[in-house]
Amino acid sequence: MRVAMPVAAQIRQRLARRIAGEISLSDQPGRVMRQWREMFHIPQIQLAESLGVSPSVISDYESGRRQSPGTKTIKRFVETIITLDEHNGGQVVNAFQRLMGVEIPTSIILDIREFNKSVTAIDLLESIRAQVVAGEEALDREVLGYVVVDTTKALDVLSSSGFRKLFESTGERALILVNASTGRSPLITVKDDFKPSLFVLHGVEQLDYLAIELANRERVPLAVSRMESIEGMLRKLQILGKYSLNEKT
Amino acid sequence: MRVAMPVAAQIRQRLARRIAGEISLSDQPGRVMRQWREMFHIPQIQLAESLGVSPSVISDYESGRRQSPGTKTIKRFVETIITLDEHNGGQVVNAFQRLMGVEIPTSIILDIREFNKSVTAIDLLESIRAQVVAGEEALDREVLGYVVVDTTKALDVLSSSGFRKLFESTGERALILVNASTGRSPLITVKDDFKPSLFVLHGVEQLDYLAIELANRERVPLAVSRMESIEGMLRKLQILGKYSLNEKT
DNA sequence: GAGAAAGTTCGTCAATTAACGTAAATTTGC
DNA sequence: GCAAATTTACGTTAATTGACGAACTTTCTC
Repeated sequence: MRVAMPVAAQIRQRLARRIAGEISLSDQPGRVMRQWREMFHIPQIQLAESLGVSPSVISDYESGRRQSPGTKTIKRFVETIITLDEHNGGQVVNAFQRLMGVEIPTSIILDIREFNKSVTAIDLLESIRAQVVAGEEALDREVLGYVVVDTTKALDVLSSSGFRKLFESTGERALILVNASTGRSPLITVKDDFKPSLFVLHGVEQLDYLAIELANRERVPLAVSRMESIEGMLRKLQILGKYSLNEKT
Repeated sequence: MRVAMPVAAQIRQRLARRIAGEISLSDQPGRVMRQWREMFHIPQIQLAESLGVSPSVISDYESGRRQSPGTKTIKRFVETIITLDEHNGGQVVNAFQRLMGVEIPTSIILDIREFNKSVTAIDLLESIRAQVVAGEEALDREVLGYVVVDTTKALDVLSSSGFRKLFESTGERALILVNASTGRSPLITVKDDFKPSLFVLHGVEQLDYLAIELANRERVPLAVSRMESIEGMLRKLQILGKYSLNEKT
């Protein structure tokens, strides 16, 4: 009798299928490949090396010179990026696992990752120059990972139950809300026991008083990042993630 | 602001992604394409026509002469089979929708379909020459669709919670268990309120007494099909499905 | 602001796809 | 058991992929 597949392998397989499906159904498969490669923080050169091809090949795909890559290419691509992540302790795959069950569209996720070593809320906030505005009492909490969400897109695409699911599946992690104009709409949805252990807003013009009130009531730290650009913040987070990896080894 | 996607479109998209992913990750993309085409009950000729290509093209893919079809081909293929099903009232897509949430592996499903016109338990049982052995009091129930499961494979692949989920998601439908040696193992899992409205066993050597007892207690009709072959039974079910379609129009 | 790292562009070429059409084989329906 | 429907096998051709490598541009980093 065949032995049931281990859970980790199942998750890997589901994520692989999802990525492969997105690529094959896209009108610009190369663009999707790029999105995923970047989500996994893998430079073209490294990917090319692992695939045993020249870096220009990757660029040709991503730029759309090759318009309809074959299944062999897609399969090798998907399996390679996932395997490379697994060599890093599965920072991305494991983080995605939490979102797989709830079917959050990837288009709203700018970055996602699990830490391999304990990082506290303070560590994270410092690294992205964020100022705490509520829920200070829980800042020594450990943060197991983070998800960066494009709030504008999320408000567009997600229903309120979708938001709730996103919050639930971000338990014990930092939820970083980018393009949040006032911070009100997302924070309103927080009610349940399952919620992020830390909220960070970026790109707020005028922070809503209600957001602060809600964060205090729910005892979740709420902070506002003072980084100029989203890209800069993502870079800082990536460094924090890498650091957490080195600590482990 | 972009309007949220209607639920039907979301389901369609998820199923499409799943099929596309399976094809691209397979070592034999053609075999997977064939499996799905057959699951949708579409002859090569009809598919070829809808795609605007010659039937031999489909055969060439399915037979593996083309080893690594491109994304364009995959995309067209997936969208075409789904669209064709939608022209039939979405008998297959809608049936799959119920299983998508619970991530039942497709490999255990031999056939699946929603009826477009009301079919009673008796209609279904007659069409596949099945004898009722328990729960006769609920035979006039309407059956909204059916799922044919390869029990041997399912016992191999599904955990007991997987079985429960399968049952739950088959509510008000017939669950047809093929290759069920005694009928005991699957029936044991039935406990909850959500369960199929009809069980049919096929390929039982010796029906288990406990299965009968449980079906009676749960007030679910249990029947044993006397069709010689699985293929024959699937054909009969398909005819029943087609009939239900005509009734509607 | 120089040097390194990462990514792009493009000419080139062998291998493969995508497709047709025809003839042969197989399956299904009465 | 024959006719109709369906699927296969395969020779063929134009178009495209998959890949290289060299030269070039952009982006970080110190």
